[in-house]
Amino acid sequence: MDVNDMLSLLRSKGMKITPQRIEIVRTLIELKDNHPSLKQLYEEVRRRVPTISFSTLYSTIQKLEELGVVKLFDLLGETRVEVNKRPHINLIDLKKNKITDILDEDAIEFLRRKLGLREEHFILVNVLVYADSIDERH
Amino acid sequence: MDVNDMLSLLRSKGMKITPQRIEIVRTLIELKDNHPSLKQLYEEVRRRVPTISFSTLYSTIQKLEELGVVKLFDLLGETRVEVNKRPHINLIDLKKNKITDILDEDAIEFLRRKLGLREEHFILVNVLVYADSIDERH
DNA sequence: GTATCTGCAAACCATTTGCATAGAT
DNA sequence: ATCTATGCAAATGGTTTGCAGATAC
Repeated sequence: MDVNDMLSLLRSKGMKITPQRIEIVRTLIELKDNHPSLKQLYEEVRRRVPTISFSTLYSTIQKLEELGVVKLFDLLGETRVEVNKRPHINLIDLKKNKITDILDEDAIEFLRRKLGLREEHFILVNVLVYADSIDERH
Repeated sequence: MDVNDMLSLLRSKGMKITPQRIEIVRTLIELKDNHPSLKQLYEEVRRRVPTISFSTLYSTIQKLEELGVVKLFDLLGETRVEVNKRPHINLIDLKKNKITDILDEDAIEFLRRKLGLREEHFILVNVLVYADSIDERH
């Protein structure tokens, strides 16, 4: 899903497309970090629209969550924002405070079956690792 | 691990065993909810030691986390406390705000292998489910 | 006796809300 | 013209800290 796709989707859902929202969407899609905190996201968007308020970012993100465009979860007291891709695993290294996406479909399918999850369940698997280091294979 | 085991462990680590701490440990072990929030835990402990302060609970829980006796994670803005059992899966129903323990060893072992986690890594798998309902098999 | 613990109160800080003005359609 | 969005500022609420007196050992 690229920037224009997402803007079209939002427009079709009745959201108004403002300059602020355009930059929020662009930032979400272009940002290298796939799991920014609200604060990180805010700072990055402000680089593009210096006058935007946190309120505006906040209410937009809330809307995006309602529409299922992003998922929100908390890590160490901060809200993390993630553009909604297919189900995957976030490998969360709590020592380094670093998240790595794992796209392995077998693992997800295996878990689905084990956990009795149906197709319509949207899932996000956060694997919290309490250790000094995680294998760098990924 | 029962109450006395845990108290012995704490004593061996240099912690002083106070009446407050005894009841915190007992509550942690006896509570039906395996993943209470700090607030829930506080209210339950207060039922046993009405004069205990939140500060005392808080600092004790911090110590227990440092010693690896409990794990802490956040759900919907609240800190959840979990007595440290073997690696397992928390099936988190975000609609009902309910957590179910999944003890399936195959699933954990499968994930370990898939994710390249070594034996010494302590892991906790939180599966966030964004759906109206989860199969009641568990 | 001494190092640690307790409990009170205040500080902290990310999130959330209220509302008057501005803007998209 | 109307309905929604923006941005300021204040409120909220869970977490965290400072410290004086109390307690475990």
